[in-house]
Amino acid sequence: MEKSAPLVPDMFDAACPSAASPFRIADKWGGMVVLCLEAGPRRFTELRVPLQRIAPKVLTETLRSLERDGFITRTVFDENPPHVEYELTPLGRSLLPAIAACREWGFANLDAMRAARERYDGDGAEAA
Amino acid sequence: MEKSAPLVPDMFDAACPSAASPFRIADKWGGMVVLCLEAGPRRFTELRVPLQRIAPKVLTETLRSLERDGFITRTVFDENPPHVEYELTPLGRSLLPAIAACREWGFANLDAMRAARERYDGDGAEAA
DNA sequence: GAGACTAGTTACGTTGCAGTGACTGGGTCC
DNA sequence: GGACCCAGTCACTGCAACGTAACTAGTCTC
Repeated sequence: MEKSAPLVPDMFDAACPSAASPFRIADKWGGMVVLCLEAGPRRFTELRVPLQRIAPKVLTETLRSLERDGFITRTVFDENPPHVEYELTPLGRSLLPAIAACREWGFANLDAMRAARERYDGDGAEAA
Repeated sequence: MEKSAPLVPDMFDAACPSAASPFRIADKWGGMVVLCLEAGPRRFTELRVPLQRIAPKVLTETLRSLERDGFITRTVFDENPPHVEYELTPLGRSLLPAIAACREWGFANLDAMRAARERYDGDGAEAA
């Protein structure tokens, strides 16, 4: 199997500006997990690779929450070592077009938003 | 001027299921404020009408945050009584298609999500 | 002169999301 | 017999978002 093929290219860099996006899907990591699962089922540890900065506790919470909402399924394979797979449901896949719209907005407008922010903050700092 | 023409039909009812939507724009009220401004500029108190449950403090914070991000402008008319108008910028309008995609998802899938949630919670309650 | 209107501000409290760090348990590898 | 693997759990902490309640300034109306 491929070792570290990029599941999703950007967005997972700590310096990625997507953290500033005004759109949030489910909780902080929910949208990224859904994108990571777009290409097919993944295991817990496989998800941790692209989501470098996520703590196992937080990933567990995110996955449980997505499972509760019917966006993903959790399948336990009774093997050794333990093997758990997460996969998008059709309902989870239904999120993808809306997420794509949010990402498109980001590509087109995030820079403008950040510039506006700097302008606003700069004005405040200079006025003081 | 029209007195209480519905700025946006639903979404502002306290019982509205949109509160459960997995999509969040800016902060909790940001998306709704943008929608309220879609039809044209509005005053502080005019925004409070459809957003019944919002506290003035929270609305101020929301508006300041949207202004900082360059989504709205704040114009003070030096009149009496005081008169302040909020209006979408082109950048703010650029959010509308993505917001529309999120709302479309809601119309099509919110019920399925809520059903999944009830199923999940129900299973847990019965197992205990 | 009491009250209302507009557009907020201030002080304070609660809740919940997110994060850290340590730990678990069954099995395999060396 | 110690270390490692996977897929987590547990106890705790920090902090920002959200909310309530009360209050403000200047003007206008009753």
